[in-house]
Amino acid sequence: MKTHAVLRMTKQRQIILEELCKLKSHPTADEMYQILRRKMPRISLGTVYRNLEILSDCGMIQKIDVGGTQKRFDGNADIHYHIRCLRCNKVEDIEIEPDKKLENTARQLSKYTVLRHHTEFIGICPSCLAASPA
Amino acid sequence: MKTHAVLRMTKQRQIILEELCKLKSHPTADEMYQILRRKMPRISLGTVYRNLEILSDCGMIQKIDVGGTQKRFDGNADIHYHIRCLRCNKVEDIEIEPDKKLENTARQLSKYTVLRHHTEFIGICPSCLAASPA
DNA sequence: CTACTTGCAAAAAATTTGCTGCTAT
DNA sequence: ATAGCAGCAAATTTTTTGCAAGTAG
Repeated sequence: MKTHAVLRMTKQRQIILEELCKLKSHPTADEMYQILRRKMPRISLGTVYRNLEILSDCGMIQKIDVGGTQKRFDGNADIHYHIRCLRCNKVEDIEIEPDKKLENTARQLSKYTVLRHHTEFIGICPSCLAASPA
Repeated sequence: MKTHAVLRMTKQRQIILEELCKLKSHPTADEMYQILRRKMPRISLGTVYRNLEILSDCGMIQKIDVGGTQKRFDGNADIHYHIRCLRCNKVEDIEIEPDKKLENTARQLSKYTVLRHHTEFIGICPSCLAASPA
């Protein structure tokens, strides 16, 4: 266990942070890699993974570990809820005010030290629905 | 696309369902495999994956796609909330009544056809906390 | 300077799949 | 009978890691 390394703001880290914050979508690591390669063709997928991990550990971005096979990342570090399409796996924000009181309820009902909570809605997005209303 | 195969209750499928329902924990596919091998040594990991998938598609069990690297499965098919330990990744039930009204709010605020929602609390479990209170 | 970081490639971890023979219905 | 299923092994997919060279502070 290393004792708090000093974080360096490398070009790669900065561009990863910038590009992610520009997006309102919630890309996977590989989607970020594809985007980043356009600006920085030699960047490696390993670097993307390592930095997304580090930035979310620092609280500068969020790792969203909701459904789907791949992890997704969110440039908005504030707590907010998400909605995911069951068909295409797209993840979007949903403007429901997170209920912090819920965490107090959880504290009373469990022996865990409750840190946070996250709610994900699951549904069918308009474009998937249009594609096959079945 | 295949048109609704008839589901067979094989020995393997049955024992997977039984053993999962016995547990109050939420094992990963591999954890299930380890448990099942004790009763059925020749069962394969592929079979475990295939059946957990099929059973959750049928709504007989739940796939819980929350944080952590592996998917977890829950023999309790009723909707309920979970709490996950940030350190050991254990997932347990939490006795908070799911708020179905939230889904109506979501319907009003988004263009998705909202099907369900899930809330996950994140914290530190008592045993991890005891192990290192830092 | 020097620890942290990168690109690259290889490895590991997690899950899915093709196939052949078996079995529930 | 026969469509679906199991076991096995190989393939994919997703993520992590070791290492030598580069770089921010």
